[in-house]
Amino acid sequence: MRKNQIRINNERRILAAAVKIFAGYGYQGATMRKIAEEAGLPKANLHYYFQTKEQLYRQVLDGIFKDWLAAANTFDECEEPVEALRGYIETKMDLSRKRPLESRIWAEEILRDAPLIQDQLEQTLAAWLDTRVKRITDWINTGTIQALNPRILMFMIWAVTQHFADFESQIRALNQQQNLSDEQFAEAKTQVVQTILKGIGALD
Amino acid sequence: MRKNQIRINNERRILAAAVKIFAGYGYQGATMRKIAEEAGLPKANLHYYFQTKEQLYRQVLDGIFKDWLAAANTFDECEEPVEALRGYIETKMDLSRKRPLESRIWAEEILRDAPLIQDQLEQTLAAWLDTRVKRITDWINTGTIQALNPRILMFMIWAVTQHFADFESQIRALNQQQNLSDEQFAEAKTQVVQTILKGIGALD
DNA sequence: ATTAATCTTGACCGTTCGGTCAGGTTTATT
DNA sequence: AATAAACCTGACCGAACGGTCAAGATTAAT
Repeated sequence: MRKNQIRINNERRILAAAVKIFAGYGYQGATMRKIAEEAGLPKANLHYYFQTKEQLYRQVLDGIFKDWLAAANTFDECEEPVEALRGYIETKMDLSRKRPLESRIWAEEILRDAPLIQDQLEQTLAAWLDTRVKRITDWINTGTIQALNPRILMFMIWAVTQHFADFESQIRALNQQQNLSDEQFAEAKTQVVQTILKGIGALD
Repeated sequence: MRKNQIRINNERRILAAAVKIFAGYGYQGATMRKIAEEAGLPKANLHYYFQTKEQLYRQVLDGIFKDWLAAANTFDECEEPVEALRGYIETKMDLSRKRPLESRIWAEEILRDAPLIQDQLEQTLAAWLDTRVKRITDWINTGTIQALNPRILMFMIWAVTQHFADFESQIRALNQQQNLSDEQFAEAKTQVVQTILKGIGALD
């Protein structure tokens, strides 16, 4: 039962517009009118493809969650902690650089107590985290990195990498009203990797 | 021209209610009705003390900014990098633990591009950061810590410490639906301090 | 005790919100 | 060519929003 091309196109246009507007105004601040205007469609047309604002928002969140998990798989590609963590941190930094809107929508949802994604957090994300915690625990047991709480390490990585997307406007205000240049961002990426890896005793 | 006691009391009650509601629902999601209900006052009474929702919100932000800067002065109390940074990180962690609502309001304001506090960021906060960058640069020049970009170090500290307030609901979902206990939070505090200090070459 | 200033409040207003719907248009199927 | 299915949209709806206001109640000043 494949979808019509018209439906595919319009759903994509609406979702792209919704990401922009939800990221820029938050769930409550975003209006179906703004999203319709951004998408170049009449408001009633949005309700033809997505019955309610909440359903549209849920689909946006679903897409973000899939990206999140996909990027997260970088973690598994390497055996050694240095390369596994470096790859994961760099992937998360790149995601913050290239898709800051999605990161902000996610952050706002968590800020508002995650009313719509709590199930996914408690199940899918918790399971994902558990398996990575086990890998980090192995590294600790073999003495490759120093003893620490793996969960707190992951929270730190998430916090730092997503900060560059979520707090972009603050960083800009503290950088002569200029967004970080590619060079500045590359420097940040390197420093974040170095500080965390060295901080857990995986370097030097 | 001192204020009447009635005014003092009611303004405090309204501001306390506003912090709760703005933190829980965001600026757009918060309504004067909800704040009035939380404060136990008729809505019209709020408008007697604060003409508009935006003015009330501005006063909430002003209070948060003052706390932010006050905590930040911990940074200056010690000469050596280890104790200065340890004190600052611990103070910021304590602030996230004790006043998470304020941190969330701040985070949401930044997420929404800081429409109301851009001036404060560009002036007061930028100036505060500049002087601390100079101190860190001195430490680097005397070889007390390794060479790095001081601004990025500060961003990392802010990101990690505020994460424990802003992403509390995510941390809870990944901790068997329980907020971090005092013991768990103390462990996180220690690990954050250790990882960052070691990561910049100030320990070991 | 009287007056002035401050405080309180239910009722109300214009605007905007998410959402609906009838009826027309376009596209796909036979 | 005819029918059905899918798509489109201006006009409209009730609800909730921020904010106003006039009239009464309370407190402070004299």
